[in-house]
Amino acid sequence: MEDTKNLERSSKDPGLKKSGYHHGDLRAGLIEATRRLVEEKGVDGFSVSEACRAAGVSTAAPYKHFKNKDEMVVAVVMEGMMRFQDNMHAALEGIPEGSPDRVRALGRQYVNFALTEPAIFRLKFGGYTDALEDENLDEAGQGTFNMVLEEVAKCLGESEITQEVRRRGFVLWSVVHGLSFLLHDKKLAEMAGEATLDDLLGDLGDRVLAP
Amino acid sequence: MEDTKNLERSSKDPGLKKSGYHHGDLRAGLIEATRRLVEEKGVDGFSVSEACRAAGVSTAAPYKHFKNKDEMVVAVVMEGMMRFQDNMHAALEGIPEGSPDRVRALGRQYVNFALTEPAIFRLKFGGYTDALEDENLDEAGQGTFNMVLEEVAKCLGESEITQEVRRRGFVLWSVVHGLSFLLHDKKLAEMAGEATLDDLLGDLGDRVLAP
DNA sequence: CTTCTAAGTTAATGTCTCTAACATATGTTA
DNA sequence: TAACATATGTTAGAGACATTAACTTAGAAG
Repeated sequence: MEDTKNLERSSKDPGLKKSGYHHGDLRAGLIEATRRLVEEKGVDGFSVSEACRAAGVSTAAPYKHFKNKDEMVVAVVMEGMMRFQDNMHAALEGIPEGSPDRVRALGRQYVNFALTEPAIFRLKFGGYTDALEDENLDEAGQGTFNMVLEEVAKCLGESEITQEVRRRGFVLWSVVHGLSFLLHDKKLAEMAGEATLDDLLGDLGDRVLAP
Repeated sequence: MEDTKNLERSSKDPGLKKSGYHHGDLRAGLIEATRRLVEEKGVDGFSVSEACRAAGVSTAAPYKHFKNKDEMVVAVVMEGMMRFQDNMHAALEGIPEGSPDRVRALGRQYVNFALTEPAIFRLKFGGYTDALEDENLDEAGQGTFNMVLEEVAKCLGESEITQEVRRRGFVLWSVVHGLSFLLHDKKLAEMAGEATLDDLLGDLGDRVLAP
C-alpha cells in the first residue's frame, strides 16, 4: 500500500526520502544525476527524462525545482563551481602568504578540476554557459579569477590589484587553461617531452611572476 | 505544375537549383543554414527541422547528405575551419619570412575568428567537439597549430620544430586563446586599461619570442 | 528510349520538453 | 487536535524533434 512507487529508489541515497511519495531532497538528487549524465554523455546527450529515471521520479517532477532544462544545467555547473572554489581554498592551506607556491597550487587545482570533471569544466570555461547568461555563474567565475589575482598581487609585493597584477594574472590563467586542454587531449607528452605538470607549473610561475 | 514546392526558395541562393524538386546543392545549403542557426541560438537551440525549413526542404532530406544531427554540426565546424585556415594564410601575405609580425598576424586572425564567429570558435576550441570525435576536425586543429609553430621556429632561427619552439608556441596560443575569451566577454578594457589589441599582441610577441 | 541511381518526398514511430490538473504529505494555526 | 495552506509529488497529454521506411522524381549513362 506504500511501496507502489518504490521501483528504483534503493539505488540512490542523496537525501532523507521521508515518505515514499516525497523524495526528501529531489533538487540535490536531480543535480547529482544530471551531473553524472552530463559527464558521461555530454550536454547534448543528457535528457531530463533520463535524469528523472535515475532519480526515480516522474518526468514532471523537476519542474517544481527548476524552470527548465537549461536551469538544471546551470545548477549543475554552479554546484561544480562551489566545489571548485572550496578546493582552491583548501589548496592554499599551509602555504605561506606571498609565496609563489600559492599561485602554483591554484594552477594545479585548476588543471585537476579540468581533468576530473572535464564536462563541467568545459561548460564553465569553454564558453558554453555564455548562452545561458546566468548572473551567479558569471560571479562565480569572476570569484575564482580574483583569488588568483590576490595571490599574484602578494607575490609581486603589491597591496592591491594593479593593472600589472591583472596582466600577469591573466597570462597565468590563460596558459594554465591551455595546459588543461592539452592535458585532456593527452598531447602534453608530445609537446613537453619528459616534463611533468609540476615542472611546467614551476617554470611558468617563475617566468611570469619574475619582476 | 512545377512550382508547387517553390515556397521559400527565392530567399536562398547557394547553388544551382535545377529543377524545383532537386535543390542543386542541398548539402551546402544546409551547412549554411545550420551555421547561421548555431551562431544565432547555440548548438542546443538549433534543430535539424529548423535548418530544413530555412533551406526549403523536408525534414528527411538532410539524411541523404549527413548521417545524423551531429554530423551536420561537424560539417559546419569543419567548413568554418577551412575558412579560418584560408584567412590565416592570407594574413601572412606580404610579411617577410622570419618576422615576428607574422606570428602577430596569426594571433590577430585567431582573435578575429573568435569574435566574428563565436559559436563556431567555441565549438572547435572550447572542447565541445571532443564528444563528436571526428578525425578530420582534429587534423584541422592540428594544422592551424602547426602553422603557428612554423612561424615561431623561423622567428627563433630554428630550422625545425624543436621542443623549445613547441613550448613557446603553446604559450602564445594559450594566451591568445585566453584573450579571445576575454574580448568576447568585453572584459578587455577592465583588464588592460587603454591598451589596444595590437598593443597586447605586440607586447606578447616581444616577450615570448625574445631569446 | 530505357534504366539506374542520386536526391528528393510523405508518413509514421518513439522520445523529448514542458504544462495543466490533480494528489499527497508536512507544518502551521485556530 | 483538526483544518488548512503550501510544497512537492503524479498522471495525462500537447507539440516539437530526430530518425527511418517506402515511395517518387529527374538527370545521366548505356
